[in-house]
Amino acid sequence: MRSEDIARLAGVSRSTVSRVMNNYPNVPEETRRKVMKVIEKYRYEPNTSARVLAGKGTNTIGLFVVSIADHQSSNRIYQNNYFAPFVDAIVDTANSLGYYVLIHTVYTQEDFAKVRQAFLQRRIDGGIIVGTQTNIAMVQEIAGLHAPFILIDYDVAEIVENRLNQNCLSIINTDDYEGAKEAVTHLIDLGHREIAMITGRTNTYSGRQRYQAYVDTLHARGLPFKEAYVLHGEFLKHKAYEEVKRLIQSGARPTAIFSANDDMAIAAMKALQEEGLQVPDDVSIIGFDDVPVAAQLAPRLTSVRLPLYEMSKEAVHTVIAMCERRQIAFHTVRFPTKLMIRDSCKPL
Amino acid sequence: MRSEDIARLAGVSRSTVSRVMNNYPNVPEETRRKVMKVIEKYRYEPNTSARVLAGKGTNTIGLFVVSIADHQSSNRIYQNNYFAPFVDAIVDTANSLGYYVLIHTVYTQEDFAKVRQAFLQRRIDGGIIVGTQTNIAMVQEIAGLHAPFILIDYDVAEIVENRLNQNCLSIINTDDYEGAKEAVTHLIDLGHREIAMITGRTNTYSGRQRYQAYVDTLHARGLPFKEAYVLHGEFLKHKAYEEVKRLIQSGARPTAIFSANDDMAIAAMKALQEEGLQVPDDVSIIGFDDVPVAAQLAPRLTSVRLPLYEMSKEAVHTVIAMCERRQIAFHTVRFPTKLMIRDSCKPL
DNA sequence: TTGAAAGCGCTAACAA
DNA sequence: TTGTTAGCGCTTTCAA
Repeated sequence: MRSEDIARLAGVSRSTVSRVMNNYPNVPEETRRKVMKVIEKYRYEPNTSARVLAGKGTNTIGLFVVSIADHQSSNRIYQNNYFAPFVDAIVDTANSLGYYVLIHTVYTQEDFAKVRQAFLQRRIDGGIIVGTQTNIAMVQEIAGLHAPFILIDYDVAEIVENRLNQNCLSIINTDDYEGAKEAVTHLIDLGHREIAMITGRTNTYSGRQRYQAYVDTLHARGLPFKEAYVLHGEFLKHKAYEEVKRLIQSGARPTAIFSANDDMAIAAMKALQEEGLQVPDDVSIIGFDDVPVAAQLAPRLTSVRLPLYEMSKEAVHTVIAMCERRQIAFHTVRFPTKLMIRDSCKPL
Repeated sequence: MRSEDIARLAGVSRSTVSRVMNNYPNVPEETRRKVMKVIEKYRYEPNTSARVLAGKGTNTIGLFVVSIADHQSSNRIYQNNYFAPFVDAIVDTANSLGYYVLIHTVYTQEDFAKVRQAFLQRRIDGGIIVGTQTNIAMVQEIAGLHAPFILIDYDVAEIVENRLNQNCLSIINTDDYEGAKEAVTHLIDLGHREIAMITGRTNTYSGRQRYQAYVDTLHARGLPFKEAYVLHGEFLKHKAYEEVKRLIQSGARPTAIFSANDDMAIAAMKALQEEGLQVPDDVSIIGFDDVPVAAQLAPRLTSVRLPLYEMSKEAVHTVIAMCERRQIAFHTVRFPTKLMIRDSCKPL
């Protein structure tokens, strides 16, 4: 069923059918009703490709989940508690605004071409990029598209330095620095002085911020910084597990651990337990992200909550506003975090 | 940059550019190279809409996550441990085969129109429908499209009864009946005789199968079936929590509980604990789905594992085969489950 | 208020 | 082997 069929059946021209479909004002109510009746009867749906080719938008946004591993993993699946809520929230929000979401994973530098491709092939009107290890070259490529794109978790300073802030770009972050500072401060206030940190990837903005806050806060409170207490977890469960094991087996005895994400905190708990150390009696631990599991663990994990749903909502609203030209300027938002105090920390 | 520009720059016609882009055999190597050079130089990407309009496929599959709640929830987010791995695996597999995934959530009967719409608007070549409470009317509508669609978790018998099995349709299930039977048998073999069950939605195929296996297995092993031991959880955490609380407070003391999914099993563990009952010392418990958290709980949850990744892979491969007309017949597969024995069950 | 007609960028049948 | 040409189904300008 094409618009021409509808036109014939309703006794009007294709132009009029098009005007009705697109809610043009210059169609008398009676004509509109007459046409609508046929449209509904045959449940006509206009061909998106034809519309797009004729100059309309796709009503689709791209969602690119970037997870570039240093080492090739044979398993492409992103078993990661961090991304799923983003995907959920972004799809939900976009759908409720009448947009479709085209989703694509990015595991390698080459995969990243898909972002440009999807836009140039006119599959999407704009997109949201979430994840780790996007670098300035990639961002430059995206900015060069002069298309609506949102980056979640990226260093704004780097954008500005590269003069990329004149584009149709938007950055959405959380206040990782403040969140991490609050977490470390909480441990210090509890009387801890031997505080280790399991770091995330330092080539991600949030990874760097969380680590920097740890260093700065120790310093600000007059505590010594110990190189040995920096465990390089890279946001990965198995790395964190190994690092904690190694630390404990070396004889070190931190009384508290601040982890750059919950996945690693959980792995750390397991490692500690295997080494005969109890949480929180022997070691206090704080995670980051506040994934749903955190509150279900035993002991329930104290963690820094990120407002993922609000961030996703903001991202979708902004990208759509940009697609519809209601907003065109460079744009950046920073969401506050919240320390969720549970049972995994104890006063010394 | 359009194919015409490439043609001009390469000194050929648009047809030749098209032939090169589509890997037609009747292009001499030299011409191909000449054209490719220009294509690569300008990083030309053909407009998908134009291709589709000219008769090509979209190279996009739809993924519809159905989660129709009886009561309207103000929060549209599907905080559900069951769907995320499907989304991950389906996107991964499709992407690795060069397909894009258009994802849409379905929360109401009206939302379901999006499936038909996406196909009729020619946004997708085919689709995968995963989730609860698709009914035969919906399936009939999908089948009427005569398009490649995969249903995950649907009663094949119902399809056959309605003569829908002559369509370009495919059903992918797990052997829920066998899995549930194995779980209940495990409890009986451990000496339990007072076995309650937290049921899922009985308007889902898997929900019905898991319940039926529970009833049949008790019967086959000569154990009495008690109406009071059927807790109507509807796959929902809070329902399961309330039902378990109610049962325990009524004075009943089952020694084991079989839950139709892990989310509910976890909620049940919490409820039991609050009532002063220990798992597994006072009550043994088995879940279903084997979500990643299951192995991280204390005690680690015994659960029935579903091969979600394999199912997703199969779904994607089948839908793409159908899109490319490599497969057209009705098709159905049933994947085996596996009981993962951990620490939440104890001999009586 | 409405219709005719051009054009969006591509593919493919046909002709050369 | 290559080019010409006729669509694909829609929107939109222009004219009536």
